[in-house]
Amino acid sequence: MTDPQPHLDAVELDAYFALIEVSSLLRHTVEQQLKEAGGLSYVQFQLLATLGDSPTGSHRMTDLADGVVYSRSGLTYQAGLLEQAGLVTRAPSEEDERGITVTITDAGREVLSRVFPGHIDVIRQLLFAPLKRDDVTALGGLLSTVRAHMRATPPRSAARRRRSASS
Amino acid sequence: MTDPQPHLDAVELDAYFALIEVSSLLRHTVEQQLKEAGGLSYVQFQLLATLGDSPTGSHRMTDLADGVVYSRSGLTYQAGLLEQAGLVTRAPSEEDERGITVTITDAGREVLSRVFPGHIDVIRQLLFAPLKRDDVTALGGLLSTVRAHMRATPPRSAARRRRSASS
DNA sequence: GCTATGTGCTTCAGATTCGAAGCAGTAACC
DNA sequence: GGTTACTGCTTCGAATCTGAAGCACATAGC
Repeated sequence: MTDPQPHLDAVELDAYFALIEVSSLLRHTVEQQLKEAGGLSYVQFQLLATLGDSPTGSHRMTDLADGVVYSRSGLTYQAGLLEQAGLVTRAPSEEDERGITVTITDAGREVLSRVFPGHIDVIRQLLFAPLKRDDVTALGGLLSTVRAHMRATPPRSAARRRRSASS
Repeated sequence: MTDPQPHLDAVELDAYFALIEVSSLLRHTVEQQLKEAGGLSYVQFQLLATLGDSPTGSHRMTDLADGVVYSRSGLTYQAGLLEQAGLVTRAPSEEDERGITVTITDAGREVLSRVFPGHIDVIRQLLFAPLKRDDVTALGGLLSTVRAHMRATPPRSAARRRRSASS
């Protein structure tokens, strides 16, 4: 019954725009650092980091794509590049012949560890420098709340490839 | 001298990852809505919105690029598309023959107003729904602080081709 | 004036992106 | 066993993005 305002008020707009600009600028800067330090794109770094973080050093393609908010075909492309560079290997999954298991190599870990310090540094300097300890905690809490909500909210056009017949 | 910790602690990592994921998911969803509602890409929308927000309905190309955190050449491309679609016009600046003044057209405003409600709706549902009023205020405050800091912080590899500093 | 340098924008080639379509393995059901 | 639907990934074409190079105007110094 309480249909919200048809527009965002000043406070909301401010928060929204700030979010967009902060993430854009952060990503932009990080991207540059990664390219300089290790010749990696942001996505490639995310992939390596995800794999390196895994106990087994492996993940299925689809899980990777979901974790990075990325298209399947785009992931195939990037994984191909990483494989060519020798930073990951791809092998058919043992449990499911359809699935591909991507695994980070030693060379991949090496690149990761070479790039990481600078990466951390950028985040610190750009994102956390102007915030007090409590601010960081608060920001993290708020964003985590939003993230949980987003994950639980199905995309408006759910069922892309689901039922094709009728209805 | 004061080289901070070589790594981010759990709280910081959490905040960082949450920020990235939230902005990615938000952008993804918004992008889809814009495409459905008005055939606009996110950048195109940002450009139109920026122009529509201006008192004169105009801006120079460079100002637009900066405001949207975008490459110059990419802006040229997008502006070309918008012009072809009749949503903006481009004309040489009167003060500086080098500059191009981009102006939103009535058709552009029309598209903007057609797309806006749905856009607002997505932001509300996805970003603000799980937050209380005070949370929104807090989030906006924190992000604004960070944004101001980022704007004031020159890119690490400052000045390839140096721009006129502020004023 | 005239030359050197700086700035605004575009062009270009190459890289990256996405969605749709396709291939192959899997699961459910009879 | 066979049929049908579903899922995981890749291929394909078209759209988009970027940095480097280039063109045109502007400004400073002489």
